[in-house]
Amino acid sequence: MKLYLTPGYQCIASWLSAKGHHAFPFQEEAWQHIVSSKSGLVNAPTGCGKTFSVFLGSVIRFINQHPTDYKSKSKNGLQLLWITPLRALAKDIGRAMEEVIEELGMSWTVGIRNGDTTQAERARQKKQLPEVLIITPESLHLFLAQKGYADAFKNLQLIAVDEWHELMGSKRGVQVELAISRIVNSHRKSMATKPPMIWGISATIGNLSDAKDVLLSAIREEGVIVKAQMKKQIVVESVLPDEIENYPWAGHLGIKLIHKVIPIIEQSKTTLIFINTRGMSERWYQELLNHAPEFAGAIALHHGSIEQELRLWVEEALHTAKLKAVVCTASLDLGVDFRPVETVIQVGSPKGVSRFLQRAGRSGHSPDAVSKIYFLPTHSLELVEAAALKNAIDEELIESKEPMLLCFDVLIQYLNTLAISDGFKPEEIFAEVKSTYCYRDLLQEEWEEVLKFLTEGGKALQQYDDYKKIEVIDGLYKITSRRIAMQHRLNIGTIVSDAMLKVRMQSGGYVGVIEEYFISRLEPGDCFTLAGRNLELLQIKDMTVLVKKSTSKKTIVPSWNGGRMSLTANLGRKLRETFNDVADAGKIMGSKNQAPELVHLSSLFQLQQQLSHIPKDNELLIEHHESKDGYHLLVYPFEGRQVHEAMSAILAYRIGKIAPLTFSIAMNDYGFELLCDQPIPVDDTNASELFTLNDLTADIQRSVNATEMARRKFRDIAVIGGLITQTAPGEQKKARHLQASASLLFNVFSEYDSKNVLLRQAYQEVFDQQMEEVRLRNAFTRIGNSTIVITVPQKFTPLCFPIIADGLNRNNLSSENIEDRIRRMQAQLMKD
DNA sequence: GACCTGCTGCGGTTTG
Repeated sequence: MKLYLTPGYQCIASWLSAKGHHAFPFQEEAWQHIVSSKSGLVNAPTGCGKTFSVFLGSVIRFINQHPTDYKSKSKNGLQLLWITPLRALAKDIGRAMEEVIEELGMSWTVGIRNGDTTQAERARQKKQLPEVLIITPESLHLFLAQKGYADAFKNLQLIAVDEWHELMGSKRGVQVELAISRIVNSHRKSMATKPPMIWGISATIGNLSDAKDVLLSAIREEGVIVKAQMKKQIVVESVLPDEIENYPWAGHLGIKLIHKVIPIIEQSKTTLIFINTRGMSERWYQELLNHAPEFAGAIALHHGSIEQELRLWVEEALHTAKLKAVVCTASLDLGVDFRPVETVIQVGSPKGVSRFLQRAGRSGHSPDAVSKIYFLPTHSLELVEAAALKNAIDEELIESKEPMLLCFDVLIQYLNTLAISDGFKPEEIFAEVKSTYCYRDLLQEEWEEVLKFLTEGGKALQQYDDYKKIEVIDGLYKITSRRIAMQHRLNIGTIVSDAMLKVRMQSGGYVGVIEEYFISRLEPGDCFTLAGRNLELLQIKDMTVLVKKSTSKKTIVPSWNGGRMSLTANLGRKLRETFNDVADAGKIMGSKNQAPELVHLSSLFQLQQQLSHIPKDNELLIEHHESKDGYHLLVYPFEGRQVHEAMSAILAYRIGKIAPLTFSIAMNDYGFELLCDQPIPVDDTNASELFTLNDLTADIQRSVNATEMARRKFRDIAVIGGLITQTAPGEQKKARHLQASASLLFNVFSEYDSKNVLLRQAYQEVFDQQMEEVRLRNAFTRIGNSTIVITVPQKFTPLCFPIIADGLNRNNLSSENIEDRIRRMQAQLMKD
């Protein structure tokens, strides 16, 4: 085949589609920008060939510039640096690139540099870098920790950042910002040629133009956004329980609808079943096999605690349709472009619009195909969320990603990184660091404090030699100790996780990992489930759990200590609006264009309306309940559990000023509960006062234990900043040990250096991330403009049910007891 | 620092 590269690019496009690659609708626009050396951001739904578009742009540019010798094996040096957040993606991308290169008859080679790269390959790369290098943010920083790193970038044309929407908003994104600032400026200083362009590749997010600005900040260029103006067609179908009356009002597993999932799996070639937690995914896998034994060997399990090798096999087998279905957690959210499936099922709330869309996008994977996703509610009310999601998708109400600001821990790690390779000159690096979006507001005195910390251990730690890492030699900041250098390299990165023990079969082969605290509760002989296998604990040795296969029917499903996804602001808002549609319960029965989910729930809404009230989006509903457990106050802001956590504490504090009461608090994504042994004095006369914006800041400080929260946040900060080392050669520190030393440091800083930047950062992270202070404040403002409706229902209402049920968990009842009790409560309600 | 449903992501070089 003959390829005409300039001026018409159509030939490549048609060649691509002949090869089965989808042409990105606006790829020519992207190519033209790249050819003319502009930087920017490419955005389109998944499966539109964004990756190819950027890659080909750089290829075309190269060929245009070297029309006579792009086929010769001259040593071109590194041309394209491809940053991707996932190791697993590197191989697929690399293979596709090689295919294109071969077709074009080019001499380029493609290399991968990450934790999986072998020593031999590293050595080869050291001698000669490939033209294209695919790398993770962490490995890129390790690259900057190598002597003479700047040399490698001297011919670099383009830095591409794949999945930028995933990286931005995390500290990994900050690492990318810093690395770009370094590469671009080292280039600028030493070379006469133009510094490399920067191109981001992003799925749709609410603040796309911010995403571009964050990425391009260090090169001080406006840049362009190349956006495919196309709407991906998405069909959402809820899996409806036959009789809503008999479907649980509370719960998280949703296994009761398993009989409706089996035909969906049977009817499609490949299916992904997204489950919210690792523990529940293990149970779903088991139950699927119990209900449909013929699935044995045709379905598999995939989550973050399962051994890598096993996971890779599962991904491959799904890709080649050897497997019919995979039960997974967020572990299969990414890695989209090259491994589509036919059907996607989401079990339980996806907590946000974009996560739901992303998962839907794994099916029907081409620009014009329809993506279909089934939504399976784990309790009745979750069907409202399904209706809300549909509306949100129609309106393209996609969440924004907020870029992180002034992460001093990442900055300290980065400066140590530079200090172990070539060393750095503060004046030069300060300007560079300030050119990034993250550190643009960095103050001179903060910078100096950081430098002081690096060289002297700062105010609080100056007695300890361990914290004097950097020496100043002729104005050059450098780490000369090989021990410190090695330790630092081992700890580069911003992902801090709990100590996990590896689980290994007695007969050989690893199964996965399990948390220290979980396994410490088990005795040898106990049985648990991991990766879908029943295992008997034999012994624990050297951070490894030795197990053998068990035939025991009674096993414990581990619970891992994961993050707590909160409902996003967008989905919360949509949820409140959806209640508008049903606020007049009579409307539901009559209306034909009502969402099927809402029609299905009509009996539940009628009950809610009859017993209490259905809140509209300009109302806040408060319910008083009385039970043998005491007096319950239920509030429904629909703001997600994190906001509710702070809001409930503030409310408890404010009520406490009226009467000295103590509460026990429970919450979910829809609302929260204050439980008390005495009547709770909240009524029409004081309700709006209790939700006032006045004195909010002070009341937050008085009610929320920010110090305790900051202490926990500080652990990660201390690890990232290198104050505590997680991994020393041949040793993994125990989680408890880590927590203890972090806590100690927190105390030292609080006492001797209370204005310390890392300490301040810990509090800032609590306010920004944990309490979501901006959102909390917005919620108080919204409530201030709403009508507060207070009801005193005679019985528990459908809305209060899941929250009170979660509250029961608090009180040390065994899970069996709770299930029985909920069933009894619900049966009682339905009877009369 | 715990368990109350609770995700994902990464990771050694230099010099002898």
